Parts: sequence; structure tokens; C-alpha cells
Amino acid sequence: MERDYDHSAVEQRWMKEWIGHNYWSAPDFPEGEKRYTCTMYPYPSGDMHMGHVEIFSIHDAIARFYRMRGYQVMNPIGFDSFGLPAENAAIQRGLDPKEWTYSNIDKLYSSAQRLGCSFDWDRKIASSDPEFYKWNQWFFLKFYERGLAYKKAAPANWCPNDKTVLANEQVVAGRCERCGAEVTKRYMSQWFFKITDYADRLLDDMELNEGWTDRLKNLQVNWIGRSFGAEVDFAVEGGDPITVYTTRPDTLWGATFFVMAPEHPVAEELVKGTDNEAALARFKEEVAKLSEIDRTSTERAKNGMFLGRYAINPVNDERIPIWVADYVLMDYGTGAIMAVPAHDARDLDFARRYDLPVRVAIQPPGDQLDAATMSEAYVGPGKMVNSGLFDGTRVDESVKKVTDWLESEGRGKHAKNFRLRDWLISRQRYWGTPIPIVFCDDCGEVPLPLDELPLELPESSTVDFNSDSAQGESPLATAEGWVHAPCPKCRKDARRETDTLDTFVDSSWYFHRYLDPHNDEMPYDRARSDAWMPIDQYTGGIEHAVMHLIYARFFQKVLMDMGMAKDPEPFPHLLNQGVVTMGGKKMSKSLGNIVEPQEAFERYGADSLRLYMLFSGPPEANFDWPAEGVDAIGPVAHDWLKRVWRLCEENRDVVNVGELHLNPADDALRKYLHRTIKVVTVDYGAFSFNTAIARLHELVNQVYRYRSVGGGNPQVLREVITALLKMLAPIAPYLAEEQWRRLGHDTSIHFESWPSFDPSLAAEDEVTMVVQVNGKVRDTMKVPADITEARMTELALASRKVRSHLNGDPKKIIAKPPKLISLVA
RNA sequence: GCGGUGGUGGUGGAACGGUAGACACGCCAGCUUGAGGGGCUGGUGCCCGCAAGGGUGUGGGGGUUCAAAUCCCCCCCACCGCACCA
Repeated sequence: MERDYDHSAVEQRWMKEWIGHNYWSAPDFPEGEKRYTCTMYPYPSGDMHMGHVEIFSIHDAIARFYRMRGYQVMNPIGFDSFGLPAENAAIQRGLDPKEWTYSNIDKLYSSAQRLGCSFDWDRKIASSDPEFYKWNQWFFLKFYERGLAYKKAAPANWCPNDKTVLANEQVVAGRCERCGAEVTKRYMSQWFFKITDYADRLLDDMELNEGWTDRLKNLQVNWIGRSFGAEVDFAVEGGDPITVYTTRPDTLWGATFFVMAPEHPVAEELVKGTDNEAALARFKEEVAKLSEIDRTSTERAKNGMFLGRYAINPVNDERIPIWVADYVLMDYGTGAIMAVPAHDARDLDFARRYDLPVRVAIQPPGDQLDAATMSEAYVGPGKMVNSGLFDGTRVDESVKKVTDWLESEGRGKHAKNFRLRDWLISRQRYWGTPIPIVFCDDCGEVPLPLDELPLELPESSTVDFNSDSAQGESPLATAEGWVHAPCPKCRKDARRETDTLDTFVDSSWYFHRYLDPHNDEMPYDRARSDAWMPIDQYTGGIEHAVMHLIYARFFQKVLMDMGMAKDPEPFPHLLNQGVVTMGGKKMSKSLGNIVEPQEAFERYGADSLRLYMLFSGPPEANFDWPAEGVDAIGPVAHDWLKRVWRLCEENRDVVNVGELHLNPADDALRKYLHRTIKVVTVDYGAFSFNTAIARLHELVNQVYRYRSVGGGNPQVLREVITALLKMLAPIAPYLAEEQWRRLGHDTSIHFESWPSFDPSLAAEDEVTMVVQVNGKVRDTMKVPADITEARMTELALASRKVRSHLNGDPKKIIAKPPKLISLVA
């Protein structure tokens, strides 16, 4: 038998065994306590890189730990295989998106297997399989039936580079989240999912996600952006009333003008036939010329135009001028505001620029604002002034009081608003799920019947990817043979919808499909889903905070309403692993700083790579790939695995020698082992793999020390090595398996139970007591763990080192047995 | 501007308010004919000292406490999210 650590031989042997017998297959219905571990299914952009290695190493250690802890584990994997890069490969290199995608999937599967991932390979899914996307279409039609899918003409975010519209969530600082191109607004007719209907539930159920970090919850709460306030009706002289939304109805008495978004349809009506009609048209043109980034920049001076018309403030019948201004947005609230310059920074900016009046409606405690000179809007606490019967009302109760009053007077009502917009789901792309809708001249928009699903994509050879789609048409529109279809209602020739679905639709429910991946009657069987859902531990990147993680939560709630799920939240426990960077920059194809694991596999092996990644820091921390690259794995991880290997090889030989005769060194090593099991188990439970590994380092160091001073009890050594291998198994599964079998076992270590510790052995019977004088450590001594306060004091006062820092007796003694006693001089 | 996270040796990182720097890399020393990125043992925050020992130290400044990397206040820096959302 090979005595040296030959990682390649070991890995090849067990990889074949594990995959050949699908060791990690999970039953459809768990017996006993279950753990559904799921990692966000990756996009197959090429071969595996260190970002995948990081998340897979973390995720796999978790799944393996749970298995050994006695849970039945569901640990599936699949691919988010629709999307733009496949199509770009088609455009730039003439490749078939399907071939490109599936060859990448093959590479990634084989790399994941090499890495030793314990996935259930019988549950693989790929969202670009018709067997999968059929159900995307099915869900689309169900949502459509429920009024949750609708088509609407609206200004949409258009990426001129990717030539498709984007959801709000995919626009970052005015740029395309994927390619970085500046996004423009384009008026288009697009499909939406009505996620705003679920905004309250998305917020209110957040507390169920107990395993989410506050950081992530905050991101979602801010994104949804619920605000409470009032809608107030303003009469218009010679026109219909206009409603405004405000969070500060208590400042109504400070409203000195009225502003509408330039695009507001009423603005046009108000100037029709007046001298201002042409001016408004010019102003709108000016605003339209601005990019979204400029338009929404808080730095820019606000531009506006007086319409020559007046509104009536409902609380005091005052006549205030109506303006349009570029700082008021059409798609939030009602697109019109009352302007209270004294108490709103934007309104004050605008008022000063156009010399509009300012009136104070709230006075801060112990201070007097001067409307004429104030340079900052006041938004703090205080009391209402200039506000008729509300004068003197405190700000903390004024909003409610004023709104109640408005409601009773019929001039307004309580209202709330969200920052969240409906989810724009159509994309002008080929490589996605076709939207199952047909447009008929006679019948209009007609959904495909369910029994006509899947509506498959046409072969890419029939599609012209380089057609000028700048007008916003999907390449699918060029597949003439595909576009024409009989109307499901009247059978006359009609045209198919040529947009495809946002790939975030696929990822909103794929974790249910894993639980019933071959079902061709339904997306999944509810009983099977119920048996494993919710996901007990989800892992994936924080970059999905306001995309995937909001969409999937929305979907889950709709599934519940459809009677297809029992849990309001799909993943109450989520671990966001850190980002793998190189030189501080995220690894990406475009930056050319991708590091693939093949070289590491060959030189050091999968176990070393996994160990290296997990030891580098906590899972949530970012990891900067070192400049020396793969070389770093050698000293940090591979040398230690060799050390473990030698320990096993050199101490395996002697087997049972009958009764245990333990000398003090044997006892000490056993105690060390049991303490280690105790703390390592806690560390694993908290996914603190780096500290768990450190404890295993120490254990191995202890064994070597024990051997170097002549220790060699074969039973003790076997006990230690057995436990060590089990504790190492989730991190270095190949080495653990190999050495386990060499110990003479004919079943896998990965189905063994986690080592338990004997509490009496794990207990410390001697500890280091620290003696402080005035908070500074002056002496330490070994004492029994059950030492009394009196004895501690006695020992402390007997110390020469302590005495030399103490004049006479201490004024005060604080004893925290057994580890610390603090004396105050 | 608003919200959040973080700042610890040469490096990655440890530390329920209780010995700061576990563990590891690197470096130094000793041992080992071991020579295809080795192995074993010990040392290693900084300053003074041969040593015993003493001082100092977790971005900066205050505070609470017998005791602060940890809690509170102010400031600086870095990163992330949102950003005319009325």
C-alpha cells in the first residue's frame, strides 16, 4: 500500500466510488429530522473558478457536517442556464447558445465532482431544459389568470449594449448591472409581475427570516421602501382637483407652492390654449434630454417652470402657484407634491432658486426659525405654528392628528407608498423562456392553453442574432417560422410574443423542482415539496440581496396563495459567503483575473484547496486570492494534510492490546481530544470552519508531542485518529475516507456519526488563574478548576509579584472563579 | 445626504466585558544525508534589559468599569447599499 500521500490516487479512487453509487442521493420523503441545504444554482459561464470553489467548499462542509450529525440531508445542484452570455457567444463567435451552455455545464459538473461536492447527482436540473422552462410558462399563465402578470406600456430601463429592458433591480446607479452601460429610458410595452401587491407581506414576513443578517434585511427593507403618510386633495382653480402624497401632512400650513412632474398628464391640460403651452413642451424636451443619472442627481440644480395656474391649499384655502419641476418624479406617489420649503430640503432649494415664498410651520424647541434667512430645511422635532387650530401640536403626534382630521373633513386620507416597483419580466433576448402568449388581430392578447406547453425555442440556426434589434425587438422576431402561430381562440394566423422571461423567474422556484425533478404533470408535487421545504440552510452571494432574494420570496408567497406551498418564507437561514477577489477586484471574465482550480487540483488536490479556502477566514469574509497564487496552498494546507497523513500511517499498526493501561500522558491526550471534540462541534455548528481547523491543528500538534516524549498507547492513538478523521471529513473528504478505510472499515466515513465527547473527560480540572492588580495582569498560576474564592484570594495575596504592586491590603477584591481574581490597590 | 459594515503583528486571521495576537503563513535558531516545492523541535507584537523583569500596545480622542479590541460619545479612514421616493 502507498505510504506517501498521493492525493491524485486517493481522489480518483473515492470520486469514482461516491459518484458510481450516488452516495449522496436523498429520498423523496425524509425519514427522521431533515436538513435541506441548497446553494444558489450557478450560471454556467465557463469552467469552475475560485468563486465557485469558495462557495462549494463552504456549502459542502455544511452538508457533510449535517449528515454526520444524523440529519437526513437533501443537497441538490443544478444550473441557472438561460441568460445573456450564451447569447453573446452566439453573436460574437457564431456559437449555438445551447451547445455553449451545455458544454459549460458538463465542465462545471465534472469540476464540482472533482472538488468532492456531495450533491445528489440524480436531481440535477438546468433551467434551459424544456422540461424545466415548461413550468416557467405554466407559472406565467397561472400568474396571468390571477391578474399578477400584465402587459403595460411604460418608460422602461433600456440597456443599449445588451439591447434589452432591465428590471429596476438590475439597474445600479443608472447603469446596467451586468455590463455597466448607461441605462436609458425607453417607452415600451412590457410584461410585469405584480410584486407590489405583495410589498407589505414581503416586509412583514421579514421577521420569519431569523437566520438572515441585519445587513441583508436592511437592504431589502430599504429596497421595498415603505413609507406612511397621507394623500391630500388640492382643488385647482378652473380645473379638476389633484391628489398629492406626503409623509408630512402636518406641514400643510407651510405649503407655499405646488409641483408636478413634467410628464404629469394634467400639466399639459392646465396649459392647453395658454401662452405656456409651448413653453411646457420645450421644458419637457429639455428634461427628456437628461440622462436618468443626471435627472436624479441630488447635486444638480433643480429646474422648473410656472404653469400660470393656481391650486387651493385645502387646510387654509390659500391660493398657491402650480409649477412643474424635474425633481418631482412621475412614478412615485401621485407624481405631484405640495412644496413646503421650510421643512423639505429639495423644496427649499427650489424655492430659493426661483424666489418662492417660505413659511415656517414647525418651530424647534427653544429656537426660532426665520423663513427669510433659513438656509436649511428644518425636519427635527418641535411644535406646529401658523397652523390654525393645530398650533402647539407636537411633531411626534402631529402626522396622525392632522391626517385623522383631513379624513374626517373629506380632504384627504391615510396612505402609504412603496419604493418597490412591479417586476419587469420581459427581455428582448433569445436564450430564455418564451412567453406563452399569442397576439391575434381579432382576439387580442391570448394565453396559450396549458396543454400546448412547453412552447419550445426555435433552433438558433433559424434566428438572426445580428439583426438590428435597436428598436427593441427580440431576435426571436426573426424566426419567421416560429413567430407565426394559430390563435388559440379563433385559429386564425397570429403572432407569438417574441420577448422571453427574465431568468430570475427560473430561479424563483427552482428549489421546489429539485424535490421532484422529473415530474411531467406539474412543476412539482406538493407533498414532496412540503416534505423538504423550507430550505434549512441556503448559501449564496450577497449580490442577490434585492434581486433573486426578493423575487423568490414573492414567488413563494404566490405559491402559498395558489395552494402549492406551506411556508411563507423559502429560506429562513441564509449564509452569504464572501467574494473571492484578486488584487481587490472581483474575479470576472472581463477583467481577466479568473483563477481556475485545475492547477491546484493537480498540484495539491481538492482536499488541500478546500482546506485552504476554509482556513483563510470566516465564510462571510471576502477572500483576496494571493499574488503567489496556487503556491500558497502548499505550506498552508497541503503540508498539514501530509502531516495528518503521516500521523495516520505511522500510528495505525498496532491494533487491540486488550485492557487499557493509561499513564498520565495517555490521560492527558485523551482529555485534550475530548475537549477538542467539544469545541470543534460548536465551531462547526456556527460554520466557523477556520477556528475548527485551528483546533484540529492543535490536536495534531498534541499527538506529535505525545509521540515525541515517548507516548504510544495504540488504543489511545486509534481513538484520537478516529475522531480526528471524522472531524476532518467535511473539509477534506477524500483523505478522511482513504485513511478511514485503511483503518480497516469497509463502509464510508461519511455515513459515520459525528464523534461525541465524554463530558467528564472534556471538563477541565486544572485552569490558569490570572491575578490582576488595578486591572493589570501581575501573576498567573495553575489552580484546580473547583477552587473557592477564599482559596483564590489566599493564593493571590501570597504571590510576591502581586504583593510588589500592592501597598498593604487591597481595598477591594473581585473574584471570578476559577480563572480570574482582580485586586484594587 | 440617509442606512449599514469594518479598521487588531510583516501577512491571513483568533479573542462569552476577564492573560490581546489562538491557529497558520513568513522569519530566526537547533536537529534530521532528507534532497523534485521536505520532516521534527523551539522562538517570534513593539521598546528597554544578558536575564529576571518592566513599560507599551487593537485607526485617533474622551468616557463608563476593579477590568474595554469588545459598551457609550465625538472624530478620521475604508468599503457596501440607497439616493431629488416628497
